[in-house]
Amino acid sequence: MPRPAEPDLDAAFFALSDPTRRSILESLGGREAGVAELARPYDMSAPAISKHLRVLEQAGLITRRIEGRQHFLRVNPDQLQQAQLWIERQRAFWEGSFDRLAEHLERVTAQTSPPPAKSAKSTKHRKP
Amino acid sequence: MPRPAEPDLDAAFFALSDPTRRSILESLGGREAGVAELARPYDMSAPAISKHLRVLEQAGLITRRIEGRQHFLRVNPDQLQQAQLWIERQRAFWEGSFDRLAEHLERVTAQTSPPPAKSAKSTKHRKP
DNA sequence: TGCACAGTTAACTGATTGGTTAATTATTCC
DNA sequence: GGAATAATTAACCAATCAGTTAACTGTGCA
Repeated sequence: MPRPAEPDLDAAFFALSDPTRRSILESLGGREAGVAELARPYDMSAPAISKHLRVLEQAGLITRRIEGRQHFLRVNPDQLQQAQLWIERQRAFWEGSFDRLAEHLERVTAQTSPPPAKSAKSTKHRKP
Repeated sequence: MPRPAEPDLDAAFFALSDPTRRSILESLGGREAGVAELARPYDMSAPAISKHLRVLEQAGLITRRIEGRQHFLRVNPDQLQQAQLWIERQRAFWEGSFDRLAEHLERVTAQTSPPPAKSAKSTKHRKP
C-alpha cells in the first residue's frame, strides 16, 4: 500500500503551509479570539481571512463557537498533534530507532488533554 | 510583524501536505535510495515522481547525491525538525505554558545533531 | 422599524498544483 | 560509434488556491 491515505494529515499540513494561517494559529495561542481581532494585524480583506479560517477549521486545527453574531475560534490540540506525531515518528525512525520512538510517543501522548487554560494573561496583541 | 515570513516552513509543510510525498519520506526512512526504487510503488509516471522529489528537495526535506546516471536521495533531518519545532512550540504554548515550553525545546534540540551514531548499530532499516 | 455591525457567500481573476506525454541530457555498456 | 538506461525538462491540461469586490445573512440596538 503505497499511500496509506490520511486525508487529515494532508489537510493539516496544507493548512500549516501558509504563513498567514500559521500566524493566525500563533496569535491564537491557547485562548479564544473573535474573527475581527484575528484579522486586525493583516493587510487583507475580511473574506480572505474568513477563507483562511475555514481552511484551518476544516483541517481540524481550530474549532468555532458562534455566539450571536460573533464567531470565536480556538486551537484544536488533537489535530495539531496528529501532524506532530507523524513528524516525530519519522524523526525517531531514522534518527534514534525504536527505543527513542517509544520514548517520544509516550511523552507526547502523555500531555494530550490540555489543563483547563492556566495562564491566559498574555492576551495583549501587537499591531503591525 | 504579522507574518514572520518563514519560507522554509511554508515549503516544508507544503511538501508534507501531499500523501505521495509523505509516503516517499516514509519509505526512505533513514537509508539512501535511488529514484527508480522510490518510484516503484506508485502508479504514476516518472516525471511525476521527479517533480515530487524536486518539491521535497527544494523544501530541504531531502538531499540528492548524483553518482553517474543515478540519483540517490536521503532524508534531511534538520529541515524536518524545523517543522516539528514549530508545532512543538505551539503545543507547548497553549498546552502547558512556558515551563513546559522550555522543557520541550531543551529536550528536542538536545537531539539535534544525531549523536555520533550512539546505538547506530541499527543502521539497518526495515521496510514496512 | 430601521440601521449598523460581524461575518460569510458569490463570482471572478491570475498563479500554482499534480498529473500527463513527448523530447532531452547524460551515462553505461556492447 | 550506437543502443539501452536513469532521470530530467518542456509543453500542456484540468483543478485548486489566494486574493479581490460586491452582495448577502443574521444579530444587536436605538
